[in-house]
Amino acid sequence: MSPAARPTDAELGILQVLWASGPCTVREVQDGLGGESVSGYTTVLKLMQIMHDKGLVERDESARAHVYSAAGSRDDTQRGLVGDLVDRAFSGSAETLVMRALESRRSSPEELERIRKLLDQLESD
Amino acid sequence: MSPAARPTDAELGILQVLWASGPCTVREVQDGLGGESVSGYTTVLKLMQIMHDKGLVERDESARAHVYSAAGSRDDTQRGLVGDLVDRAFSGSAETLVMRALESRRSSPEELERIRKLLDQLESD
DNA sequence: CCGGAAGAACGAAGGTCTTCGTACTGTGCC
DNA sequence: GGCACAGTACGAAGACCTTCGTTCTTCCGG
Repeated sequence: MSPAARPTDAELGILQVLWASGPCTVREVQDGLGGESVSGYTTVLKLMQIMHDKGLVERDESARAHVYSAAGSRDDTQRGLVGDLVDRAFSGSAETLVMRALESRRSSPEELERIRKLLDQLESD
Repeated sequence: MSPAARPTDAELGILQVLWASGPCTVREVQDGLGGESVSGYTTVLKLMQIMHDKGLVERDESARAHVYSAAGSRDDTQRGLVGDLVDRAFSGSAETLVMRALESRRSSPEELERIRKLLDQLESD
C-alpha cells in the first residue's frame, strides 16, 4: 500500500470493480466496467498489468486465468486521493474542501446528519 | 468558465498564483511559483498559452508584457475539482468524500465549528 | 540609428496514459 | 496427436503533459 500512489482515471475504474466485487479475473473486471462495448479485453488486461507493476493490484497466477485484487483498501486510497487534492487545489485546507464538496453536491438530510455525527466524534478527543 | 475543465497539476499551480495575486504577467507568475530555479520562463509561458487556448485564463495583450488572469473563480474551480473526484472515486457520494477528508487531515476545533455552521445553513432549506 | 534586453511564439523532445492488433501459450476434447 | 478457444504478453500508436532551446519582435538607451 503506497499512500503516494495516485491511480489514473482508468485505473480507478478498475479498482472500483475490484473493491465492489473482490478478487476478479480480467474478464470479470471487463464485464464489471460495462463489457466489450466500453473497453476491449486487451485494454483492460494491459491496464491491470501496469497496475501490477506499480503495485496497485496483486495477482494470483495459480489458475490459468490470473486473479487480481486491489492492493490497498478503498478507504486508504480515497484518503490518499482526497489528501492529494487538498494539497494541490486547497492549499492544505481540508475545511475548504469540505465546504466546496457540500456546496457542489446537494446532500440529503440523512447524510448531513451522519456528517454531524462524525464531527461529534472527531471533537471528543 | 467551463465547469468540466480539469486543470492539470502545473496549471493548478499557475491558477493559484493568479487567484492569490490577481492579474499577472508571465514573469510575475514565474516568480510566484518560486523563480527560475523552479521552472524556466518559457515553460511557464507555454503553459499559460495552452491555458489560454483551453479558456482557463484570459489575456490582456494591450501592454507589451501580456497580463493574464484566471478565467474562472477559485471557488467554482474548486467545486468542479471536488465534484469530479466525487464522481471518479466516491461513486458520487459527497458524504464519503467529506468523511475521508476529515479523517485524513486533523482539523482544528474552529474548523470543525465552521463546518457545523455550514451544515446548519444547508439544512435550513 | 543601432545594439541589446525583454518578451512572445514556435517546435521538438521525453514522459505518461490509454487503446488495441498481433503473437504466443496452455487446456480440453475428438 | 492435433484443433479450437480462452487467456496472457508484447509492442506500437495516438493523445496529452511538461520542459526547454531557438527564433522573431518590440522597445529603449546611447
